[in-house]
Amino acid sequence: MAFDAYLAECPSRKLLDRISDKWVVLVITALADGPQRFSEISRHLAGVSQKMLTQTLRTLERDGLVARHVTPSVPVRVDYELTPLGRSILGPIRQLKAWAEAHMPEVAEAQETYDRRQEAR
Amino acid sequence: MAFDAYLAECPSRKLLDRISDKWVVLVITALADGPQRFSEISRHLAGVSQKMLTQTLRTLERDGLVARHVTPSVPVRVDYELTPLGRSILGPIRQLKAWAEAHMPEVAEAQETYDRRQEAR
DNA sequence: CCGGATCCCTATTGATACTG
DNA sequence: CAGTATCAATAGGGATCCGG
Repeated sequence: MAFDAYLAECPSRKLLDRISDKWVVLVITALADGPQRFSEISRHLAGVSQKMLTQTLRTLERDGLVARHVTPSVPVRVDYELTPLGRSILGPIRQLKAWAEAHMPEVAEAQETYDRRQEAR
Repeated sequence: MAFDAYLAECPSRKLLDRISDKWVVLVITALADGPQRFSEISRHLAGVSQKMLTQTLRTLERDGLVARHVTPSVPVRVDYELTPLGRSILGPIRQLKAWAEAHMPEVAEAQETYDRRQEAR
């Protein structure tokens, strides 16, 4: 393998840093349903600030995972969609989100056990 | 589905926030090789600070993904290993790291194209 | 109005020094 | 060795302003 994400200076490590991000995971999974407007994504992902959504989309665009289409109407309409490269990461990312939703009960139980044990000391 | 990570208040969303983290991805993949001491993990992941490694391991322990074993020798020996729950997330996480290493060339090219276009503005 | 840039304040991260 | 404590740097979020 030419790239090794364990090395801090390796470009693949920096790429991993960028995609291992909560907003990236949510934006990519949201766009899996098809192209969406800025405001649609914003509504889809509860709790995202405009600033973070803009920033996340810009980074994804620069990395070639997302394409940005501007329709110069009034008011402007901006659509975002996954590129083929963006769709190629959909598998792993969807699995991550699915894992979180599927294993919540076990994690919640582990937390309770951990917290009870901490109190006891 | 009982949990929905798109909702900000949903526990699974908070769990997703915690696992969508660069250090989590690297620590989990590192521990895939078997139990390791604190210093071994630290050496394995170039660029991690002691503080972030401690914090990441504590969170993973609390969530039940990692088990911590203390051997009260002098000096103390502390080993970390993946729990069965931790191993269940190994698939998605490894794929994420593998994707980053595999698609670097395409991402690098996308960045160059993007940056050249920005300059031309 | 929509998409997003900017300012400002808080929260998280990181570097460094120190300890049982 | 495996952490803590402390402080400086940075990233995130809220509110506000703006150009089309």
